[in-house]
Amino acid sequence: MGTKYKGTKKEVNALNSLIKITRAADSIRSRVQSTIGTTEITESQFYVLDALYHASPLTQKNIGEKVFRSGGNITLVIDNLEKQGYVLRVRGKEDRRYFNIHLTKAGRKIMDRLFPKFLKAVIDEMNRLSDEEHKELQRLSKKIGLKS
Amino acid sequence: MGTKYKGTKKEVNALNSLIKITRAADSIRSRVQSTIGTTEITESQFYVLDALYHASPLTQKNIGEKVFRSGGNITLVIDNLEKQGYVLRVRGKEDRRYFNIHLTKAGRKIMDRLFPKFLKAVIDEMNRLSDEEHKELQRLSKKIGLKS
DNA sequence: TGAGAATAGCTTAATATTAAAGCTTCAAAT
DNA sequence: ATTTGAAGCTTTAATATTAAGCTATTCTCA
Repeated sequence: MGTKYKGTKKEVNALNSLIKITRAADSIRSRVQSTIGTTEITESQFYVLDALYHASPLTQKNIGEKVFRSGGNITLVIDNLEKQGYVLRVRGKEDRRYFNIHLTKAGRKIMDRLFPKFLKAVIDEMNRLSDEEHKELQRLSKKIGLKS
Repeated sequence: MGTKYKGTKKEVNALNSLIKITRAADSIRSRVQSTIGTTEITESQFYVLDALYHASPLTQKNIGEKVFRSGGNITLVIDNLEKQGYVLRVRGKEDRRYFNIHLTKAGRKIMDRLFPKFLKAVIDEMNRLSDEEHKELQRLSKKIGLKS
């Protein structure tokens, strides 16, 4: 693993750090996903339901900000979740531009089943780090993640 | 930023580290992409060309392993790159199951133009870390990225 | 040598993803 | 009150992405 690019230390460090953090995030996500091991909902749908599971209702705009996806994408994912009966669109009373997206009973039920699996899988993946290492990883992630 | 989940320190640490590393990787990728600012090729296409730029030819399987994408996906991305004239499929002489994917002159030319932009953008993003911090970030990424 | 397993790549069906353009609703300003 | 602009959501067109099943080729080994 790591870039084959031959350059200065600064260049090689930048490329390697980016590659490694990207691959770490990708491989954990993929292993967590396969541990949950369900074909009932997709990964995108899970993360939207997860947002609603911890705070419902939310507007589609809210959800998009939480899961870092475009508005058009959220429209589609909510469409698919609504078809399956996991969420409900309720038009805002005060401001009719909004939809308030509510988790239905079925939505809560599937998350009651899937979230503990998800949490366990994440812990199993991240348990390799000590408290100190978690703190440092979060600090470094924040440092590079911030807008210039 | 960070999870709203109320749990043990272990649980909160695991979720927060995963969220933060994922968002850091996502936001850097997205800022780098917008800095390159081209509509000539997509991000996926760029990463495939990048692999070939530093080692050509490669088989589709090789490329898939480098960019962590499925075989079916590589087939499509190579199709689109081939249509644009940036790569060429050459059937293997010894083993006719393979395609050797070659970067064309046009492919090399566009990467000669885009790669320096990409490199500069990545350095600008990652420059915030000291050499020590790079080393630590890479160590931690590797630690959590490894298969159990 | 011939059958069966393994490997590389392709196809299909479904969802995801974005940017850009469009629609509706609300707010602000004159 | 009317216009103007902004905000939230939808639609469209294009590419991406995966899993699963498919074909062609090569390898294994009895």
